[in-house]
Amino acid sequence: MPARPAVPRSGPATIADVAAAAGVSKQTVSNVMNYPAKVREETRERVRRAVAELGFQPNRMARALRSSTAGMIACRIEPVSSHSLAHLHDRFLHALAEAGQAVGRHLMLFAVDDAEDEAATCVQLVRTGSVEGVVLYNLVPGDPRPPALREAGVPFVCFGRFSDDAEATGWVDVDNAAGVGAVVDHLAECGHRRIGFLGFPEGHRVGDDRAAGWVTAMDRHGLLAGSHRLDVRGEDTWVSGARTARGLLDRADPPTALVAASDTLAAGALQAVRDLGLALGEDVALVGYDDTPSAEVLDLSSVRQPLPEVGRRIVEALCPAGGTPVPVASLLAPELVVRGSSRRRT
Amino acid sequence: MPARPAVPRSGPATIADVAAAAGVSKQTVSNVMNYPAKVREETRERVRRAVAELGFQPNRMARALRSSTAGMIACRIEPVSSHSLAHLHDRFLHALAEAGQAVGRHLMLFAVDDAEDEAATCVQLVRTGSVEGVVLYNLVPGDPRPPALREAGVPFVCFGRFSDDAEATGWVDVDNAAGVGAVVDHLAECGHRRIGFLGFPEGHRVGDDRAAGWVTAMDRHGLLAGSHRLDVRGEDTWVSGARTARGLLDRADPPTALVAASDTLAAGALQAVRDLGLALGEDVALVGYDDTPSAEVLDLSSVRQPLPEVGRRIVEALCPAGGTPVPVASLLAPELVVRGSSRRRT
DNA sequence: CGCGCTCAGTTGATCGATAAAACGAAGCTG
DNA sequence: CAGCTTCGTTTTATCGATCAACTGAGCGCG
Repeated sequence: MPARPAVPRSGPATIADVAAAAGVSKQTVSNVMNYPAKVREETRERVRRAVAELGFQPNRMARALRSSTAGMIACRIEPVSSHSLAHLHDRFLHALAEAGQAVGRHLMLFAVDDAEDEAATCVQLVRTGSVEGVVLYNLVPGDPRPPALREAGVPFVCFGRFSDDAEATGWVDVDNAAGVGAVVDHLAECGHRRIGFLGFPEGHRVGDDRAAGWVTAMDRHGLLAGSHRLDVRGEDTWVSGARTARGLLDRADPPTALVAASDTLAAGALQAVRDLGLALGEDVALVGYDDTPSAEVLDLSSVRQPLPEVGRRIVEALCPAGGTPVPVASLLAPELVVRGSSRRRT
Repeated sequence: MPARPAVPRSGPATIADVAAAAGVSKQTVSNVMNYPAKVREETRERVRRAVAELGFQPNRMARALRSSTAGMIACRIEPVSSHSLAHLHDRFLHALAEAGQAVGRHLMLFAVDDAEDEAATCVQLVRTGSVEGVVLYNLVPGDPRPPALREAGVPFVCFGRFSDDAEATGWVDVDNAAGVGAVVDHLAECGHRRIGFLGFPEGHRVGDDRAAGWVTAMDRHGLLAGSHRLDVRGEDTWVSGARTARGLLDRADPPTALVAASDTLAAGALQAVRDLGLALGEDVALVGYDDTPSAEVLDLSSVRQPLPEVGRRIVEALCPAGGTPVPVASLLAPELVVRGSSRRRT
């Protein structure tokens, strides 16, 4: 059966080309690729050679159509944002992409002009079979997206808790309170008693959680009573960090250590420390958050979020090994990276 | 012909469902969606109602299979990098995603551990029909990817020139030399004669182009002769910027203006200026590059790269309206954003 | 009347892969 | 030796949409 002409057709080889070259049926080739055990050793080898010779790779769209699984998950890419995730944005996407690939999924990005449209876009992506599920992040209190997607039956997982309901599922988060708490523990262990906190403006989950972490930990160490107004809030900018830190350090009873809610704020605080002629790590300890590249450059202790693990959990929840999505609610622990800016007091 | 049962099947509606509901054939539905003119007004309306009622959206995979166009382009997402694009990374991806959507394409991200594998991954993505083409960036001199992809027949476009061959195509770039040149022009017009330059380490295209821009522009204004060693190079970090700027400002004949190859360097330089008790914009003018959010916060003049336009050109080249990819070689002009850090001298 | 032409829509084939069922040849059993 | 399994492979049908070819009715014109 001279099924196919000898002339190489245009475009990549298909399963039919391989079948013809190996003298077997398409199905056998498919079996070799997916269930090798089903095929006799000898035939298998013959098919494998043909596959290698033709450089065959199964067409993803055909496979997706047949199995009705796109092998993709979607995530919105936001324009430049001043949210807390700003510095982590690309690291988060990288973690997602990597975690996805580990289980054979690719990451699709989409942009929406109007945030209102995001849910609608997600629904569309799922209904057209473009993706299996979507990832949300930068959620705000009362965010409309989770209910909208749940309503539409769109599988989704959020980076960050989006509800105060303890029963709510569909999220993976890093414990912000615990992160700041670990910093306070570390500083207290280094002998610091007066530990200040530079936070984000009130009203957003992440910032409030980090601030709450300071209060809780200070209280645990019995340091809260003597630390009146050692926690200040301000925009997440270098300038704001410098100003608020200066304010604290200029007090009659200045803190000997500062915890910042971001590396940006910490970098600003670092400036304030230098302006006052104080020695970092000696006179004043300083710890940032997010462990951005600048933290390393500045020899700044910082809190590292386990983004790779976050990515894995999200992907795992969206694309579980066996079948349908599974509700997830995991709170991961961040890790404190100690550098020169916060050493034990001598 | 009771083609379909009245019970709604699981999953989204298909074209067959719509056809049955409207009492026409699948093809007619398809025509209504794609070539409405082919269908009689009345029928069209009937089909449209059925579409709306069932919330039908054509399955992307089926369409992709039939038309053998994935409707996607791929781009590698790098882990945290210290490259010059670091600050622009997510803005670039956003621009790509947005430009793609404007012409019905989505952006797929992929991660590769070993940079060597990138070309192989791209080839695989195209051969499996997953994407129509790929976007490369952060290219280094003699980068192996363009030739490898060209060899494999993979459509690609680079952000950044990758070859000194003037004939080479397949890239979109922003004119770095012109950007720095514009800054020098601006500063010269403001009355500055001694204009310093803070650059990246030698050996990379972007940094070298920006440095060359300084030389050319200074020469054009006849300012090069008196500016011996006013251009210095260093790592693209805040610390390095502060140090090198300090070095220049401490000289016996210090510059009255500084051009930095990045906002990061400029932020460091800003510190050096403050340390010396000089007034920014008065005693010393300062201009950064890339117009990152911090530039705005610091009231720092900066050079803005037209990323949206870059994205459009790249997508346009990869997915031309009519048929096959078209060679592209476009050099875009960046835009100088003047802020308080560089005003006219009084 | 009959031939050609347009219009509106249908039918059948196809994209590339895979699930399910059918098939033929051994091998075993009673 | 009929009847039942098992194994290895081929056939057939299917995923959902689109392309190409076809049908049938209505109209105009010589």
